[in-house]
This record gives sequence, C-alpha cells and structure tokens, in this order.
Amino acid sequence: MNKYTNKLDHFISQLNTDTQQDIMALPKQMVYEKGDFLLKEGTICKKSFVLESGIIRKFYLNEGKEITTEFYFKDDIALSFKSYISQEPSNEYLQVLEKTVVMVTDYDDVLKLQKTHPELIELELLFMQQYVIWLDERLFHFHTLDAKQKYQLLLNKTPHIIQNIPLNYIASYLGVSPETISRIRASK
Amino acid sequence: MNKYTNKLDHFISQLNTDTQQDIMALPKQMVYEKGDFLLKEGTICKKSFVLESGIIRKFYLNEGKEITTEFYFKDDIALSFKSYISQEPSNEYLQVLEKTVVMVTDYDDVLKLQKTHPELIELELLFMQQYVIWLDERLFHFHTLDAKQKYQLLLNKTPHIIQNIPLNYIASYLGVSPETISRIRASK
DNA sequence: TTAATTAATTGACATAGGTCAAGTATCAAT
DNA sequence: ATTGATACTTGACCTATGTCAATTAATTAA
Repeated sequence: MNKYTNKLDHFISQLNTDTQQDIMALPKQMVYEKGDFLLKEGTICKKSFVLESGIIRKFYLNEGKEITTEFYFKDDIALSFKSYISQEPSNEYLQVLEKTVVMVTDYDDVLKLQKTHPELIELELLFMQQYVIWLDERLFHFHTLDAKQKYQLLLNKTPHIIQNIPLNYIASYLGVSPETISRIRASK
Repeated sequence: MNKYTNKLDHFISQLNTDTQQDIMALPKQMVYEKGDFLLKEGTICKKSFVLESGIIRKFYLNEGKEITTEFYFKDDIALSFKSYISQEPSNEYLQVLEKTVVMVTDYDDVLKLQKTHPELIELELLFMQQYVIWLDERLFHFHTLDAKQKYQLLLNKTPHIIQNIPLNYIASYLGVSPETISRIRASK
C-alpha cells in the first residue's frame, strides 16, 4: 500500500501504448545502501526516486538538529518538492535507511517528454494534487492532535513506519521528543 | 502583495491573446457582506474566488471548535482544496470577514476550457505548485517555531493579518490560545 | 563472543502554554 | 449617550511535554 500514487498508475494505464512505453523507458534502476544520501542540502533535486524496496527518509536541519519530514516505502515517490519544481538548491536531505532499490528518473527527461506528449503535464498535476492532500492532512494533525494521538494515528494508519524506523526519527517526524514517544509506548 | 499568484499572472500573460480572452470571460463579479459563507461543510466546492477586495477566512470544525486554516486578501485565490479537486463534499467553511468583492469562476467552466485549451492544465499545475510550497512552509513553522516566534513571523511577513483580523482567529490559525497571543503582545 | 556503540527507557525536574474566571475595553445598535 | 454584546487582557493555577542525566537494552564490529 503506497502513499499517493494509485491515481497516477490509473492515469498512465489509460494513455496510449506508445506514450506508456516512452514513460517506462525513462527510469533507471539503482541500488543504495543504508546511510547513502540521494540528495543533500544545497544540491538541486534533479531526479525523482520511485521505490521498489527499502526505506528512505527526508529531513532538514534546524538549529543543528535533524527534523524528519517524510518516510518513503515501496511505490512511493521520493523527492524534495520545492527544489524539484523550482530547480533551485534544496534545504532537505534524502537518506536511505536500509538497502533500497529505486527507479530513478531525470526531471529534464520528464520535461522533454512533456514537450512531445503534453498530456503528461496532467500526470504531474495529479501528483501535485495527491501531495497537497497529504500535506493538508498532516498539517491538520499538527493542528489538532496531541503527542499520544499522533503516535496512535501512525500506529493505526502506517504500522510499517513504527515497525521499521528508529524511534528518534519517528519522534522528530511527529514533532515530539523521543522520551515522550517512549513514555506513550510504556503507558499501555 | 498576494500570496502565490504572481507566477500565474506571468503564465497567463504569455498565452496567445485569444486564450487570454477566453479565460478572462469566465469569472463573474460578486459582492459579499461580513459573515456570509462562500462554502459550508458538506457542500462541494465548485467555484474559486479571486479577491478584488476584502478578507475571507477558511476554517473547519474540530470537536465543536473552529480551526482557522487560511486568510485571503486581495488577489488571493480562495477555495477548499481537497473538495475542489476531488469534487467531493468539503469539511471546510469559507467565510467573509468584511465586505468583499470577488471574481467567481466555476470549476466546470475551467475544465471545459482545459479541453479546448490543454495548455491551461499547466496553469492549474502552477497553482498547485505554489500552494504546495506555501503548505510546506506552514508545516515547517508548526514543526520548528514556538508561539512567540509564530506570532512574530506573522507580524513581520503579513502585518495585514495582524491588523485586520480578530485575535481569536489569529490564535487558532497559529495553533495557540487567544490568551497566549494576548500575553505575547503585552510582553514587549 | 565480547567489547563498543547506538538506541530506548525511566526518573526528576523545568517550563511553555492551556484552561478557567474575572475584569476591562471596544464596538454596535437603539 | 446608554445599553448590551463582543473582543481583549490579566491573574491563578494546571498539565502536557521538554530537558537532562542515569540506566538498560539492542546492534554492530572486531
């Protein structure tokens, strides 16, 4: 189960076969090991990464501390949004948390393909829309939930995050301290 | 100074004149009074509102309390995102805070125009992108700033919000209590 | 396997910010 | 201008969650 790409697959499946093949021709498979960076602060995010397996996390630095903003699993699309669309240096990092296989696509190649197949702009639009909905929901949770509720939501909705990711990353993702998460766990 | 429509204007200005005229033909001017609702929970958001003057706020209800999520001023585009793109019932309200003049465009009309002018899909894409950047930044602030820092940011970046909007809406927008805002004001 | 790191838990304490209640100021309507 | 309603401020108190430090558990590397 992936985060927000179902609609994209559906859209692609309705394109004509030639266009589909052109899209499929772009990505190259790459394998990364735990700790590898796919993107670092100050670098322009020129590629998107669709995960075949493994885990990636996105984070930025704030006053020397890492703030985790997103986790990516199978079929998710990892990229630093603002840098990707503006093609300006990123303030985010993308780091591999365990051996990960990705399909890498160059944004330049996507733009070229959009020139010859304008209908692909709609694909990018769909992706944006899904991402906005996800962001909107996340903001809603920051606005209305306390530490325990946020943790339990994660536990219910995305247990694979809880099971596979170190507690201090989860804490930072939820905007609470690791100690608080630890106490929530102990309290039931 | 508006929130995120500069790039859209620029894009439109580069279209051919006929297309520009077709776009300009869609919106109808409407005037609303203080307290009027442009959208209520349970209703599908079928229209977008570009403000000519006045103020609109967006909010949802959580456990009986209004949570304000956005303010709109001149040249901003007010709509309930998720409902607008999915055409499903909204969980948000759009309410006019003072006499407001808007240009209203039907989403159906936009979709029709996109059929005959596919290049307009890119316009929608640009809008999404701007909105993602705005949301992303807002989430960043919820993640890293305390009450005082959030208030001061608002004071510096968007003083027109502080000056024109009741304190309890501002408090809710920042995710803190009205009392806290009041104390921050008193402390300097 | 053992040692060395790193991650997670737990306790003691501090504090930002919430809640509730009272009081004051501001605004709107007659 | 007077009343009533609404918005804002202030004080007292409370609670969730942060910080720091010590301890234990789990990984990793040799």
